[in-house]
Amino acid sequence: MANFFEESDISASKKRVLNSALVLFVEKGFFNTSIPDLVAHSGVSTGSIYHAFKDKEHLARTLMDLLLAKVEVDQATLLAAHRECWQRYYHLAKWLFEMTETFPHVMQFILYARHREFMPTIQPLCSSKPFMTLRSVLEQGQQLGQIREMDLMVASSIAYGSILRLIQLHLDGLAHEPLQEHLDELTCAAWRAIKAD
Amino acid sequence: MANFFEESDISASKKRVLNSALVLFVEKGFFNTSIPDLVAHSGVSTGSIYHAFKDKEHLARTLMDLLLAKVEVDQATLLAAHRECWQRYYHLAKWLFEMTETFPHVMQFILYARHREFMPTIQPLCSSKPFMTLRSVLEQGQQLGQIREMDLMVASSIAYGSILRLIQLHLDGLAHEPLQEHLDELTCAAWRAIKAD
DNA sequence: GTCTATACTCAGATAGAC
DNA sequence: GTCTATCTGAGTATAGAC
Repeated sequence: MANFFEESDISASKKRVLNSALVLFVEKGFFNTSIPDLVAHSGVSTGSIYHAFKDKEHLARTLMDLLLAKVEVDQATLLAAHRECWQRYYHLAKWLFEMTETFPHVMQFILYARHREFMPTIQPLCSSKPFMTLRSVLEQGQQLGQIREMDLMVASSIAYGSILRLIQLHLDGLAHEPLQEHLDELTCAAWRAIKAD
Repeated sequence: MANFFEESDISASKKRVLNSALVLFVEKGFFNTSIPDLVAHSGVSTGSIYHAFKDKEHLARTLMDLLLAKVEVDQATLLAAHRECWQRYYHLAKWLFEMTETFPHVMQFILYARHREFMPTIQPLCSSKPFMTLRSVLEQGQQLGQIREMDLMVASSIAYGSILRLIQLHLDGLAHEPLQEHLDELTCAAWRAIKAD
C-alpha cells in the first residue's frame, strides 16, 4: 500500500498519524477508531497526537484538506496538458482510475466517508472545487457545441456518475479486474450519451 | 414527511422508534444518535426501546431489513408490469426518483449510510437482492440483443450510476428541480450509451 | 409492555514530567 | 516535541417497579 504522505512537507510523526487515520477511518470508520487505536497503529502517543492536532475532528479535517489539495493539483496539471473536451474527460477518468488503484484508501475517504457526520461544518463534497472542476469541463464542451444541449447536472451524472459507480463497485470487490481495462469501454459509452450529434 | 412504516404490521411504539431511528440516523448519523436522542424524538422510553430491540445495532438491522423488504416488493411488482428491457429500465428509474422524492430518508439510509460501520456483519449493499435485480434487467436485455455487448458492470455503471448520482446531487441540494423533470433526458441518454446498434 | 433510576464502560481530552 | 498517567463525561445497557 503506497503511502500518500511520503513526499509532503509535514513532520514525521504527523505523517504517521495522518496515514494511520486514513487507513483506520476507511477500514473501521471514524467513530469506531479510538485515539488508543490510532496510538497502536501509528506508534505515536496520545500526547503527541494531541500536540499535533487540536482534537479528533481537527485531525480528520487536516486529512481531508491535504487529500483535496493534492487532488486539485493533479487536476490542474491534467487540464493544463489536455485542452480538448473529450481528451480532458478521458484523462480525468483515467486519472480517477489510477488514483483508485494506487491509493484506494484516499479515494474511499474522499468519496465515501460521511464527512458531515464527524466534521459538522464541512461543505458538501459535491460543492468542492474538484467536483466543480469536473462539471466545468463538460460545461465548456457544451459551450463549444461538442456536448449536446442538456441539463448540466444530467450530463454530469452520466459522465461522472458512471465512473464513480464503477470505482465503488471495484472498491467493494464486485469488479475485480483492473479498472483500466474498462476505461475505453466506459468513457466511449458515456461519451455516446452526451456528445453533440 | 411521509411515514414509511404507517401501514406495516408492527406495534405502535416499535413503529415510532423505527421512524425516529430512520430520521435521526440519516440526519445526524448512527453514531451521533444516542439512545436518549431516540427517546426524546420518539417519545418512547429507554426501557421500551430495549424491550423491542436487543441493542442499537439490532435496531438498525431491523430498520434496514424492513426497508430492503419493501424495496424488493416494489421492484417485483414493477417487473411484473413491464416485460421489455427499455420499459423496465425506464420504470425502475422512475420508481427510484419517486422513492427519493416521497421518502428521501429511506433512500438516504439505504444508499448512503455506511452500514458496515454499525452493522459489521451485513453484506455489501451492491450484493443485495435489489441491486442484483437492477443488473439482471440489463443482463436479460443483453441476451436478447437489445443492449450492446459490453461488460455487465460497465453497462450497469452507466445505466444506474447516472441515476444514483443524480439522486445524490438532488439529496445534497445541488439539483433542486423535481427529479421527474430529468427522467426522460437521463434515461434516454443512458440508453444511447448502452443500446445495441 | 412501559417506565425511571442507575451501573458500568471506555473514549476523548488534559496535566505535567522528560 | 514526546511521553505516561489520569480525569471526566457521555452513552449503552440493565434492574426492577408498575
